[in-house]
Amino acid sequence: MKPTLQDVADAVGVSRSTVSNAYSRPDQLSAALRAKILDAARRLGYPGPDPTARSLRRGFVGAIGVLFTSELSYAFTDPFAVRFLAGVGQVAERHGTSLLLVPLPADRDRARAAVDNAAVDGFCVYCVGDEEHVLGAIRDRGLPLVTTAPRPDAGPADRFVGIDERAAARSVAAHVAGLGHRRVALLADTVLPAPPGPLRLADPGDAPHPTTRGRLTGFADAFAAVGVDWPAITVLNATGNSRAAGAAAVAPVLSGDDPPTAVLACSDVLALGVLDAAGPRRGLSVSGFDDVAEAADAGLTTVRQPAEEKGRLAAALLLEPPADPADGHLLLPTDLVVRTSTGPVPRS
Amino acid sequence: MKPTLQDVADAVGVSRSTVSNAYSRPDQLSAALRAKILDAARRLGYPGPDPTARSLRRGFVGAIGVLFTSELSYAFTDPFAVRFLAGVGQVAERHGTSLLLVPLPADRDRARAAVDNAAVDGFCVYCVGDEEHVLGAIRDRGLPLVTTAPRPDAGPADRFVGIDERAAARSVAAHVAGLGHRRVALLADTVLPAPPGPLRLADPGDAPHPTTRGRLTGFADAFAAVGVDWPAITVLNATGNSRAAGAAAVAPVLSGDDPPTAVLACSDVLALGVLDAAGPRRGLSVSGFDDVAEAADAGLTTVRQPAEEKGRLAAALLLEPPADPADGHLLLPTDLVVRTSTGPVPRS
DNA sequence: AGTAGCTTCTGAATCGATACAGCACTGAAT
DNA sequence: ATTCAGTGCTGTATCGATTCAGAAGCTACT
Repeated sequence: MKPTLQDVADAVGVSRSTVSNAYSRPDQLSAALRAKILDAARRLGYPGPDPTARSLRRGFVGAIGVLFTSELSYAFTDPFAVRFLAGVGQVAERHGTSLLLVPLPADRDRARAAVDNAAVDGFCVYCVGDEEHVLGAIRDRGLPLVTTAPRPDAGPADRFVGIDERAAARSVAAHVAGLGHRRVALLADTVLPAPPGPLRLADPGDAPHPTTRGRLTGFADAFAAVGVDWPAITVLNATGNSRAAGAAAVAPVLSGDDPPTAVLACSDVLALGVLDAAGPRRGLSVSGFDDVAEAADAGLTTVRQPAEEKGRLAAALLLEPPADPADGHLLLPTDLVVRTSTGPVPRS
Repeated sequence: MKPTLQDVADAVGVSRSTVSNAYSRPDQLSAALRAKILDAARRLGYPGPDPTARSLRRGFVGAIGVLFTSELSYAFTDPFAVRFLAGVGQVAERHGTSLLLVPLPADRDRARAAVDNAAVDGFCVYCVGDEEHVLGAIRDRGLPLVTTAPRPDAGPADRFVGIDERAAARSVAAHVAGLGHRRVALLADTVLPAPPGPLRLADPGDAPHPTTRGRLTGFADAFAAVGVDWPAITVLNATGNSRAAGAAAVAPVLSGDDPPTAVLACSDVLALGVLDAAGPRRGLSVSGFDDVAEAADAGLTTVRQPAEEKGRLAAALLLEPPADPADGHLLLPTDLVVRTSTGPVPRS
């Protein structure tokens, strides 16, 4: 077996506490003794205090959990998520804190178990939808929590960093409406659990996922302002946040008669999928959301939100909690980025 | 304070062990009693067994460490690393294992401390260079270890999954040499700790980082075969693995007289940087390494290696250790992918 | 009735460290 | 000579669970 603190203590002939101090509180013992202890430890092959035992005793772990409420590989598939994670990592690095990426099983009970078993001091949840049960599990554990969206069920201790989804969405939609588009489709990932393609949604406020709800509502606002009411707008459901899913969702309406002249997507990745599906057909205006790297290359009109900064702030909110809880809610600025994927309505 | 197992036990009037069993070994007690216990736990707000305490007692954690031997954000900046990580995540997900991303400080002592403090059952090290001290720290802890390259100092328990770097490099270089290029430059990240630009390296085998060494040697092999000896080859040093670093490293020789007709980079990201720097100037052949997504768009000739598969296998090697240690060394296939970035030598 | 065989539950030991009060000793101030 | 403050180290309690041998209770069979 690996030697423990006790073994080192015995070898040197001091108490366990003294060996512990040699590692964690060098000022508590003479340099000579400390050297002697460290030396004996090396000789015995003692690898230093066991992290688990230390955490138990100390009451904290030195790691924060990062949750993506969909399969873990989503985190690495979506460029926006990757940059968010990079931001979180930067701040964690500064604090000597590790990041625990917890894969969440789809099954709710198992997802809860995964959260319950995570040895962390707090959670940073990258919200992509319906994660109440996960947030509940975190709150039950009494751990601090940062989400990337304001939540209807936010607890008093919850902190968040996000954008004004509705206003941001309104800004692109107003741009598209301003170009004259009146026959439009909105595209989002899992508006409802339904197959890809058009979907009937009585009201944008009925979308269950807060982010999607906010964006759809913002889109609706802008079109309502130019006289296009909700029922006249097509809602497209994508089954996943990927180019392929975006393409699949939009395909049926593109090939139908009376296709929309503009598609507003709730993410760049979906929007790129629309461009893929539309192919060389010009005249279709497409907008995205987030402004990921690929958007610029594709000339995609979109709404920029600061990805890394969002991650940095989320981590900071967790690791350097604001004295005043009121400062725990951060709203980030967004910018409308107009590129070539949107243009005037083509004359029939 | 949060209630503990004991509190729940007291509330129900059973022993601590029984409550523990209710959570971890449902078959050890009657369904009725279990329900009663879980119910009381809910009422008291007991969040379930403490992960840290559980790990301590059980002797394992349920998480594996993933190390990138450079700043953590590197992991999210390099597309190849991201895909590798995604692969690791897939397998971890299957095993209900979490991923601990440990930021490694540049300072060696602090890096060692970071490794020592990580509560994990094993490490998966994404090698990008000079990480002996980190590997040493892991071995001292007696934890299983998977690297992405065979290491000169590999311990008996070390496992790895990688490619034949030298042969792979030889394949692109042979392609470039076959096109007639004789005045060539090789580009790698941190060949030596030196400023960006040309570098004197007596022999490709002198490069300290195993991966770089393997690739440079392979490049050299192919050119030696057509009569171009090592001293005639320019080695370019990049200070980082990024487009910008690649561009900066190549700039001086492009603007010099007698520029190379081909640049062979040790990563796609660097190669893309070379294309950036070369701008519209045609005639310069450029090759990369890895075949990341952007390579295809840029028409970059490169060597493909299976990124996600590498990650999956690395995780599998850690989580499902092969019975025979000899099976712990995996060599993956590579493919030469010829695109438009390489072509014949332009006539003066 | 006695005992064998189950199932269900208990108690004590254990995992490997940290925190804290307190003890012994030293040197300086009174 | 006596008190006082300051070092440097020790001993014990504690963190919150899991494990395992074995007790208790119950059925069933001879």
